[in-house]
Amino acid sequence: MTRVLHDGEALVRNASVAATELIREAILDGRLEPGTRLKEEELARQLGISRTPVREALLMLQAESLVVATPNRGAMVRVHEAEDLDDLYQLRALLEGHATRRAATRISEPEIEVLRESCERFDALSPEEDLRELVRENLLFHNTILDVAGSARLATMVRKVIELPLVYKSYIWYSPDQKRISVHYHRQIVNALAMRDAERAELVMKEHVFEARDLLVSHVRAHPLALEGH
Amino acid sequence: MTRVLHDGEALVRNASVAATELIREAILDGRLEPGTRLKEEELARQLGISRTPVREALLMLQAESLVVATPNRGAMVRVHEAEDLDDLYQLRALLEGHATRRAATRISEPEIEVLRESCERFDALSPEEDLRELVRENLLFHNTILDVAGSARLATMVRKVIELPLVYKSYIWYSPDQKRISVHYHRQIVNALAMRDAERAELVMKEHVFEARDLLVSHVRAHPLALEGH
DNA sequence: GCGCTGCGAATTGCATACTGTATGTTGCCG
DNA sequence: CGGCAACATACAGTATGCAATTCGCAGCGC
Repeated sequence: MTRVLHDGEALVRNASVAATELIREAILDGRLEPGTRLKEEELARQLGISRTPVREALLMLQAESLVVATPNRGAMVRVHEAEDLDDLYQLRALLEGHATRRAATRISEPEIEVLRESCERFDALSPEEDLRELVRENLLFHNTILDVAGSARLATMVRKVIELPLVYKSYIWYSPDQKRISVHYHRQIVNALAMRDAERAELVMKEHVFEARDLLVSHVRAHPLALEGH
Repeated sequence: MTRVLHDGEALVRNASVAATELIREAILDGRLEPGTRLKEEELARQLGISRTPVREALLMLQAESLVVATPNRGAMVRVHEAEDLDDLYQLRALLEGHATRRAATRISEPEIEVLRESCERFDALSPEEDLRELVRENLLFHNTILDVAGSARLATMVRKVIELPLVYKSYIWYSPDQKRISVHYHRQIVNALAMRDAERAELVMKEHVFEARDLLVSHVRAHPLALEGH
């Protein structure tokens, strides 16, 4: 039994939310692969807490649909089929496109500047060395737009929808070529926002999302079970 | 302390999900008004179970954003501001419009028939006597379209977004005049779907949702705190 | 009279013990 | 040798007790 969760004094505040965060992280960066069974007692031991907060954490993650559970048989890390992902990205395109459209009519000059700077940093990062940073910077870009869109509900929904596919190895997206393309789209989006061209901002964002989907879906179709844990 | 939940042998299966359903229902039909504090022990007593499954139920409802909780201070039924609701309905219009568009390209003849029948039943109901039935029939109509749209994720999202405002008294929507208008929109939507006119189906659905929003928001603005429990 | 402090009740957070259910295994009978 | 049934085990579901936190209130000093 390999120990995927390091326990300890990370559990300062609230045991259940801390557990939620730790497990979520472990899932998102692949230490807990799709299909892994999540046994309450084992997790509790590893985190140095009792089963109660672990159960609560698993419930939250279930609500986020990062894990699935069947009655009396426990939880496991959710496995996503290609169709699932396709579905998911269509939703994301719809929602994030809409958010971008809203952002275009609300964005301020300083916010535009923030986005431009994000583009520069993104551009400067190297896919080989700074993969994690690349993912982070990308999230920052998208989150900024969500904030500008000014709808809390929309933002949380999109964030949930963005989060899920991060289960999959991020190097899929960021081959040097892909990175260049992403940078390009980010810049085009910022330009459209700067011109307050809502229509076009939405359009480019949607295409950006669709291309991410294409990459991911084709990768999953090519390596269907490379994600299962054996 | 009035007893808003009737306990009993309804709790056959799984205490936590049963509790979730009972509490959700109580919130949705107003037995638990927005702002009510939800004390674990009290709910547990009323449902004849222990605090543990109640806690889990409250967590689920929190994920559905029917209740909000602050650490160490417990949960309460969520209060929605007018802006909140506005926001919510914009999302619903976007999502349900999209679902309707998808439905237009996928719907089969029997499904069209189901929708037409729903319209007839809806038309036949009286707002004064069969308010509950009216709400039910309306949900059936919308849910059918969601099913036809063929995206599980989209469907569950929309259902969550539809559910929330049901907290508010349904008679708002179904004055005799409003009912007539709703019937009209339902019929127009079915017609558009029958003609596989995706554009128009989406359009009408959106307008239908927007009008529901207008009614609700103006009502809430007019009676802002009529919902608080004092 | 006003505010600050400390105590106590109420209630949530967490741990642990017990109960119920599902599944895999063994041994018996056909 | 195969199938079925009783048992054993592992784990999820539930109850309960104790610890920790919050908040109201009283009493005290200023």
